Amino acid sequence: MRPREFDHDALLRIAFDQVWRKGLRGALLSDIAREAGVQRGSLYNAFGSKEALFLAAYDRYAGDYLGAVEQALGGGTLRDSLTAFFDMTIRNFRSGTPPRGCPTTRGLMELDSSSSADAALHDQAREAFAALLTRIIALIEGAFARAASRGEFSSDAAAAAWQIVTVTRGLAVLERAFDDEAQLRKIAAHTIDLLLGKSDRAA
Amino acid sequence: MRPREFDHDALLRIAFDQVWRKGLRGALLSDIAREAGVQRGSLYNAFGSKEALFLAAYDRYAGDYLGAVEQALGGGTLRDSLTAFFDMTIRNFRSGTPPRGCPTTRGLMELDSSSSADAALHDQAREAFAALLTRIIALIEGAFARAASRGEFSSDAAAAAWQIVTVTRGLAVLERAFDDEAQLRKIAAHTIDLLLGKSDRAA
DNA sequence: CCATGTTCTTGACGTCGTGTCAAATATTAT
DNA sequence: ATAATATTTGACACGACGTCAAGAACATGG
Repeated sequence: MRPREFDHDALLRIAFDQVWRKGLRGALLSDIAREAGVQRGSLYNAFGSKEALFLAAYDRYAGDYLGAVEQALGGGTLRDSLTAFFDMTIRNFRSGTPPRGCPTTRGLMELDSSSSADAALHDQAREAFAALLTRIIALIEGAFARAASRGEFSSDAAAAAWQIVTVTRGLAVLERAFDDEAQLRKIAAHTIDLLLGKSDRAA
Repeated sequence: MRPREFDHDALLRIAFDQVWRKGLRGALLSDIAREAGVQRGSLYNAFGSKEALFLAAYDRYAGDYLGAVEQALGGGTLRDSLTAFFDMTIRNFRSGTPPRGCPTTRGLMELDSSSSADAALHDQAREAFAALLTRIIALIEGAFARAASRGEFSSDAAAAAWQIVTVTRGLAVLERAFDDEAQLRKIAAHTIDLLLGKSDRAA
């Protein structure tokens, strides 16, 4: 039983950072190995394949992101929660220089069954992306439901949650197209107004 | 002056079909060349690079898609126009077996500056994607403006147009995540309701 | 009708990243 | 100490991209 010579968790961070900045195609195993001070072969021994490594790295990120969503949705009025959620999400898209965009959205769009050697791993990756979205929807729906019980909201909480997550995915795409953060924030504010009504907006 | 031995337009169709089904990474120049009955070298002679070929193929598609948008938004009430627009868009995402998704959205998310050898071409591709979205927004905004002049709509036409395009991009992402066309249609209907009000819905 | 020049096509080559494997190495357990 | 087991290493084959010189096909001018 020879022990690993590299920090498993640090490697996942290095790998995800590369994927976030350069995409699945652009992230090179040779770069990751060099940055981590190991040989490529060790990565195959530890993870089995490039995709499996990236999947493990993504799971790590997904947990962090979900925690940030929970925190953003945590307190205050429904409008405050949604504003904080959009704010956090847009800040996440725009982090880094140049902005790295949304890893979940990019990962989803880069998926294609034909290019993946292992079909099971391909499905597992899609599950991981979908699972994060599903959990986010559940959290948002919960925020709407709580607000409804306080009399702050009276429409379909599930429909509202889907609407919001759809818009965040759209924002992730527009971010790549236009590189205009003010426009993203305008759209987010407009979405909130549509769902909650413009009338009860804070002064 | 030796003439080309292949049909330029047919080649673009073949290339775009490959990209649409397999993505930018998955689309192989060797497959395209074989399908078109030419050698890879001829493609480089005609287009200069893989990206330039795909860009030309995309421009062809963008024109077709924009025409379909114009037609969908053409007649009837604003609600009819928007319904037709979402319907056409979702049908486009779901065409093919398996569904091919949205090429514009996928193309945008696959863009990354570090992996492209030629920075000018990279920017040109982003411009092409952004230009299509901008034109679609203008068309939708026009539909809202016309409806406003008929008294069918009284809010901010530009904000409404951005909202709709953002949602369509979000739908393109959710399509990849969940493979659930009914859910996509629900979200689209909900978006229309939010913008136009649920009250004046057709019986 | 033939020669010339220009463009297109062909096939081979170098490069890069991936994935695999056998040999070497470093621990743990007996 | 020795055997057993897991990890690391470096070399290898493969596939796709991009380049290039040489050959092929056509238009033009004589």
